Amino acid sequence: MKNEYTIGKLAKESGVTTETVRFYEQKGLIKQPTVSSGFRKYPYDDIIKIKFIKRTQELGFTLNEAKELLELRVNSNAKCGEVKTKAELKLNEVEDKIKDLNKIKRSLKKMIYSCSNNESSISKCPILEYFEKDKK
Amino acid sequence: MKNEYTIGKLAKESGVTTETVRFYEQKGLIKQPTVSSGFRKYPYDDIIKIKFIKRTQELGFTLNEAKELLELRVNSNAKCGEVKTKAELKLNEVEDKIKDLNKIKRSLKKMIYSCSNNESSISKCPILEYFEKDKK
DNA sequence: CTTTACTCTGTAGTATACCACAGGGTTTAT
DNA sequence: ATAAACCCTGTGGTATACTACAGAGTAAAG
Repeated sequence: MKNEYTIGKLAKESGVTTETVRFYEQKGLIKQPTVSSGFRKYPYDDIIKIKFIKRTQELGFTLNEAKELLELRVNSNAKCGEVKTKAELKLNEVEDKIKDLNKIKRSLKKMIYSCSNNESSISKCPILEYFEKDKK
Repeated sequence: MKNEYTIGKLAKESGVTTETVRFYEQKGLIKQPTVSSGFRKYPYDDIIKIKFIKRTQELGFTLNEAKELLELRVNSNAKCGEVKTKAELKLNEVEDKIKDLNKIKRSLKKMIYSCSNNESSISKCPILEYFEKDKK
């Protein structure tokens, strides 16, 4: 666990840019590393942390949520249930978004279907009429 | 089609704030209204336009896309097919997003399912392990 | 005529997750 | 010893869609 990574190496190993690493530091996602002669030196574990962050992002979590998860990760009093709860909340969010998008999808399909004549003048475009309608 | 709406009335009728109206003007979504003694005066059609914009947003279009659709709306040479194409592209986007979210949903469910013991220590949390894994 | 209500321009802030410098200093390789 | 490569801080910009003023002028109501 030596602090052997310069910011450039850390970034490369983690698949991000140096700016991203500094950004995460500024946001408190990774702690301030030791500094030798003005240069940041990172431990190996920070690679793991950054990959962790990227993974949580892929699963729809924000950076702030990633931060909370990282904090649970180092808190030995935390229980697995806390993590599970966060995952469940996120699952609900995701399911709600899917529902919204499915509604949009159905509306778009209806609109597209309503337009049978591509060459007809815009003044009779059923899709535009649809946009102008006050329906809810 | 008199220009009888002050910005406040227009906003109220359209369901937005005055700032939003000015913002749309600045972005070119609605054209600069006539000005009498320093005050903007809007025609009725701008209410329709703003509602149009809101409707397109509900269907997943961005403001820029709303602008394009508004431009087609006033272009008498435009064909209905152009609008249809935009709707189809948006439908593809929406379907892609749904696919992404479904992937996320499945992963979250798997994670949640993997955590059977809420009281177990964070150090053995299968969800956190999942986050740390370099999969994919 | 005064007060309240409305409007004006222009700037800055919100949230999210970064990216792109400028203008330095340091380290490493040759 | 010099040059390429890397690092530093700090600031400003990107995209999206607004929101929130400040400080001033105008209009409508009583």
